[in-house]
Amino acid sequence: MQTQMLKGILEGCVLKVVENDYHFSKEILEILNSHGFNNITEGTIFPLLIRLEKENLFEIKKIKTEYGPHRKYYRLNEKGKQELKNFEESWNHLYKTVNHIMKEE
Amino acid sequence: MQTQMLKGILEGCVLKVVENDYHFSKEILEILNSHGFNNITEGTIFPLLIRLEKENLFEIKKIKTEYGPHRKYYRLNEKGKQELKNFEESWNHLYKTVNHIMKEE
DNA sequence: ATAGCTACCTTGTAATACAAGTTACCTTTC
DNA sequence: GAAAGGTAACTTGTATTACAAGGTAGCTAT
Repeated sequence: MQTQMLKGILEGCVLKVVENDYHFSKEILEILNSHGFNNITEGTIFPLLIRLEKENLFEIKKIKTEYGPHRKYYRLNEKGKQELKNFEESWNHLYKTVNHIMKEE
Repeated sequence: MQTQMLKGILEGCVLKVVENDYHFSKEILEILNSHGFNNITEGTIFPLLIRLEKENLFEIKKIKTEYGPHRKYYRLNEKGKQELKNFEESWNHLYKTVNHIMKEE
């Protein structure tokens, strides 16, 4: 059940994480997990990033590092910011609805 | 996106609705929608009820009515109440996590 | 007996989390 | 210079679930 509850919500959280600052995949993972997500993995985050990239929501910078392969940094573009706003509205409505139901004795 | 956000969450809400009182499918639908869900339909609720019934979470009463076919009333049994508790814990953790991320400046 | 209502149920599709595996680049050590 | 080890990107396959659309069947009223 835990897994299924995430669907769609994780996407909004990723948008929020890269709203203003560039981050690459591993940073995004760490930020999400440090906020309380249980154990988001690469198998989850990569398909999601690719999906959002195809929807044209990011500015992307590829940066070479001294260690290992290049890193791909993501940040929202204007369309991404709009999408984040849409998510926030949906989320606010959803969590209030659910909490309302849960608090009926 | 809206649709995907529901996944798994709706199940918990249905459990809550029939926690203490018997309700049949249409009542469950109406209660959910009246609390703010957009437009849950039968195509959503029936597979869900059948799923939960197979997991043995309900007591079920079939009642004949004067109008039309019988109604199938659902209420949680002990296992269902335990499952609801699990959902509530997961949900509380999830919505706090998401709100925490969303409120970072 | 036909129409209309109500209720239950089935089938098929699309979306998405996640595990498990792959490719590739760089440094360090032998 | 070959091997080992680390990091980062990406791919493939599976299970789950919301939902549309359609189907079956009982009852009442005309």
